[in-house]
Amino acid sequence: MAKASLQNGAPAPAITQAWIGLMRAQQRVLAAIEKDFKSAGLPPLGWYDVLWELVKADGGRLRPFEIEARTLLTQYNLSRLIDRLEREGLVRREAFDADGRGRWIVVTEEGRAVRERMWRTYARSIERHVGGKLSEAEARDLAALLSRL
Amino acid sequence: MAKASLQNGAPAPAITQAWIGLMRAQQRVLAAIEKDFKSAGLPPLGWYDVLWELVKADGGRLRPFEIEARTLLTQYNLSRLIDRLEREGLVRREAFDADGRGRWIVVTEEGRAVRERMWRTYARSIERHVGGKLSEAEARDLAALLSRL
DNA sequence: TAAAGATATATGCACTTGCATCTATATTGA
DNA sequence: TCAATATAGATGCAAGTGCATATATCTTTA
Repeated sequence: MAKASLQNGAPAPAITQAWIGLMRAQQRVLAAIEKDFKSAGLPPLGWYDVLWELVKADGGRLRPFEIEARTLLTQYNLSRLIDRLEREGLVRREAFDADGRGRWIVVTEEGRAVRERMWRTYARSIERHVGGKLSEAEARDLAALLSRL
Repeated sequence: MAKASLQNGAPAPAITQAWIGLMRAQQRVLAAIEKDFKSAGLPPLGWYDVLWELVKADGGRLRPFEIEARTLLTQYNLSRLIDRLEREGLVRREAFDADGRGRWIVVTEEGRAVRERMWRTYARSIERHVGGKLSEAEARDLAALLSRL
């Protein structure tokens, strides 16, 4: 099922094209979505991901390293993103008693509200830039192929 | 063939999952590839794209706005990327006589050599992180779906 | 149980990016 | 033909990122 390469170690053209396509499609759609966020006066997409993980989580809170694992953010970038979210009052840092090194990151009510507001824009945006171009069946195929990577 | 949405304007779950999958797959694979470049002591991937466009182009040169269109780089980021490439001797800025506002960006011999060196790593990397996970047929399907976006 | 090592998070610094705007040159239209 | 407008590319500044390392705390092991 897998493993498609030419003798010399160079990838088969179809493989390279899939990779280039992946880069370009992601860049295009992401840029379009970020633009929609900006037009709506909303913060960047990265904020959404963190808020959403927190809202989904039990008690509306997670440890930084848990957010890290769920979002693919790097440790230091997440630390600073949390700084910004905290400055805007969307999350709070709280002590984690069971381990003095740890902290809880807790979404505030305002954080929940902002996430909902962001989702309204985000949903329309996904709908326009992805839903408008693929059928549901195609989207399922695409997701399945992407999950292999 | 296209247009999959629920009544309320929210995207169908398959659409959202395709989008999330696109983000994550791209981030993962890109991070893996950049890491390979770094391990090999090579400059970041963005350099490759510009050098490759120049090498492919007639006479090994293009105008900045042409590179911009081919790579999805923003105008100001490209301008500075060219600064860096020029500082390393990989490209040269030359006058464009037909329009005093314009410039030619020309790859140097060293630029060509560096691109080839980068390609050796890049090819192995694509092979490992994409080719190793998809058959050629799957890669073709994936590329076809991505091109719709 | 103290020293060595590991883990969770934060941070200084250099580099990159985004935004807004600048400069220089070209094109248009009165 | 000149003023107004448009286009190509560069750049100052603020914000974000990556790297290396710091700090605090926990775990292991001799």
